Amino acid sequence: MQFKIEKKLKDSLGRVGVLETPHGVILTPAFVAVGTKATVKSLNPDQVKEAGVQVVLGNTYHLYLQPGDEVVRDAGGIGRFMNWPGPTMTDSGGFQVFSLGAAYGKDMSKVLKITDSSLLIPERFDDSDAPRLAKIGADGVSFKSHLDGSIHYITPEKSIEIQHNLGADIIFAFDECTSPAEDLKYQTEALERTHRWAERSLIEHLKLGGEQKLFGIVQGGREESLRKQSAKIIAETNVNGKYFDGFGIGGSFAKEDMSTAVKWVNEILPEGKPRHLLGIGEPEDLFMGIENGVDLFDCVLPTRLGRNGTVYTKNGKIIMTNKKFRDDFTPIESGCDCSTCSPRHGGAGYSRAYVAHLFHGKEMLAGTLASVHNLHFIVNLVKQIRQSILEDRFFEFKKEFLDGYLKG
RNA sequence: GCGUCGGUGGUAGAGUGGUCAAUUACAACAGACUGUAAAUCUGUCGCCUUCGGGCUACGUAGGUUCGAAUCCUACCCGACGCA
Repeated sequence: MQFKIEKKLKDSLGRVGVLETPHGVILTPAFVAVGTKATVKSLNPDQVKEAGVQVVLGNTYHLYLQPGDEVVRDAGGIGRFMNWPGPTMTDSGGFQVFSLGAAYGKDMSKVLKITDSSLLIPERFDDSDAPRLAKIGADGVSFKSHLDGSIHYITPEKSIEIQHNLGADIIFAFDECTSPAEDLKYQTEALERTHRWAERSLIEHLKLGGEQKLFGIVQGGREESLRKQSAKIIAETNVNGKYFDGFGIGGSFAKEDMSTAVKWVNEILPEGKPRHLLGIGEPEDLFMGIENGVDLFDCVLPTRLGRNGTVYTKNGKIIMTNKKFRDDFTPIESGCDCSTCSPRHGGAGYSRAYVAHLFHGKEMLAGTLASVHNLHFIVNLVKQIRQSILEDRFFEFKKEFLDGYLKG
């Protein structure tokens, strides 16, 4: 894996780069499609490719439980297994520490809306009795499988071992994604744990061969001091002079704090290595991240929103099941050249009315068509942002796009 | 014509004297979703409302009762059986 910066965005941390992996080149900034269980939900690789996706991200926890990382290894690695010839990444399972732990059974996401004042209470409320499928232990996390209830203890070493079996081009250190509801004391403890786990991940990775592909993950919640401390420690973590090959920026933010948190971190991380803002991907977040030095994003929103009936347009998101679309025979977005909206193979393209009909009829194709459009929309947006930096018109493009998108 | 069973909110279908504006499901309408426990979840779903409540409703019309979707009578409609 090799990363080159081609151009920097003036007066900011932003940059355009090229990331070379064993399975192909990723032009950055880039949006990574999430394919948790070695599939981008409802899409086949041709559709993923046609949406413009360059790289797909699978998940350690999910693939370890099913079908098992050894099966994926024996298949020839995640890319071969899922018939995706391009670059791949795997997340370490660190997010499941949150989603199956503190967030389990709760209406909580990693991006906190500042209006949720109940989650901003200063003291950590003790909800350790609350049911959860992930329990944090001394040197790892005990997961109770959401599939069959079996118990699995994932340590940093185990996560790295699994990821080596999965065989992606880029892998992540095992971390603890904390809940945005945690207080400073807990965030501090968790951060120390994540830092210890980072070093152990690196040690194990080197033990298993140590090709250049392991990203360390910066945490620290919403706290400036913790974010900066974490960036410094993760950047400096090394074993016999071997450092992380790139960085993930993980954990929870208040939406309003996201830009400062990313900036704090990227001002400290070494410039020459790629940075991946984990799990973030609303259009306004992409501009923010890129302007602040992020090279890679992944997010479930394009596919999840798509499956659930919401699609992106340059004038904002729309819900396809709304009554007004039942007889709207225009495409989801006029001028969009995704394979849902644009004429292909002699057809005229799918209309809003048709997609709405498929959703109402609970047809599988509904989620596919909407996911194709959404993935194309987001991936293409990042490409356009990249191009705007190359052409020295990033800020103009940002204003033009967000004016339409947020006010539409 | 006789007999039996049945007619409940957009639909299916609970309820068989008070706690029923009526369980539930579906449909409808609106919303949520940020390293995927998610093709999922939430809310509304008779009319009006100053959100306290008010009004009209369980085929139709009467009746019994303090009180009826629930009991009685007649009628209308449907299914089945016998003629």
